[in-house]
Amino acid sequence: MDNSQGLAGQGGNETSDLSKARLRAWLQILKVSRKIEGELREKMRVEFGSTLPRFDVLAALYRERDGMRMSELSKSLMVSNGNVTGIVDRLVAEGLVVRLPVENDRRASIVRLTEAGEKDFAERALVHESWVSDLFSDLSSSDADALIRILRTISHHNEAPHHD
Amino acid sequence: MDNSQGLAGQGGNETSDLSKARLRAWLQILKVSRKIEGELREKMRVEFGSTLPRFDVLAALYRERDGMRMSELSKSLMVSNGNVTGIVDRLVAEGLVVRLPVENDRRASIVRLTEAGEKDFAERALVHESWVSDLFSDLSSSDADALIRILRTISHHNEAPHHD
DNA sequence: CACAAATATTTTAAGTTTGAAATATCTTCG
DNA sequence: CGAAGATATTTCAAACTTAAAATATTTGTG
Repeated sequence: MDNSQGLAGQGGNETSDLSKARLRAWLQILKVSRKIEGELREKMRVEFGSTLPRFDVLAALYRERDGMRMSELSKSLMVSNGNVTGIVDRLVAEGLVVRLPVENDRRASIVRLTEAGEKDFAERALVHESWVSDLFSDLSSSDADALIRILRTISHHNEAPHHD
Repeated sequence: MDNSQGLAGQGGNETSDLSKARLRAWLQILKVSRKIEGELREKMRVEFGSTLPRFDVLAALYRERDGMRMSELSKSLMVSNGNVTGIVDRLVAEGLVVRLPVENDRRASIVRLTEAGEKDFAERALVHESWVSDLFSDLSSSDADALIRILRTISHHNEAPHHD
């Protein structure tokens, strides 16, 4: 019964109105997401001489001050392992993060902010938040809450099945 | 400086609750967007042996059966000119689109679906819609409408100055 | 007409991203 | 112990992406 209401629901061989509404919703998410990401990328580049993916890694590490493994980073950011390797390489070259060995497991390493990385990110995060708030300045408090609620129902449905 | 409500509004030097709610909303948009895009990319790859960017180009051309210029394509998809060049090159190699000369302007070219491109896309679009509907199966009709409305207010704010 | 400016597209260099293969290390179990 | 499998990460090739430079063509102006 995972049948989507497409061919079964309505009688015709057209897809259903609900299916079309969901598609429109998805396309609108994509549109907003691209537009905002483009604006933020440009600001990052001009104001910080940096990039969004690097900011994302710094943000994750700022939340976990003791550092994270590469695998934790890639899971948290929902990007591939190989991807994180390259970003972290560049952040290491910039002196914003370090790779530390893990006691008892020489395969793994912990990535951690340096002092410079912490300081830089703390400053950038405030500016970043103000950029976002400006880009979303038409979003009222109640609409923000509604938006978050609706998007959460979508993410939860597609949550990775946790293996215990 | 063009200070947003951050430092000025509240009295403390913290950013405002509204600003934080907007940031959370943005991060949630990003999360859903990445998750869904990842799922769709995987399905495109496995089921169609293709990619999302190519699907996006085909979709744009399917809406404009007479074809589009490279610049129209890149504007419509909100990606750079150079980007579209590469995607179209590959679609040409696959025989799904063609580049046609433009009367009276030898700088430009029109990109148009071939018959094979039209046929392929028509089939894929139906399957794609059902994938999206499944991924959004927790999204009710009224929530879909609310989501679309809220996201539109955001896009409109950041709309490029229009020329219809 | 000549030639500067504008426009349409491609090329290029650098970075991001993926999925798969390769490495290195750890763990399990016969 | 030692091989087989599992796990953590990196490497690799291909594709995508951008911003900027280059190319080709058209348009506007004197």
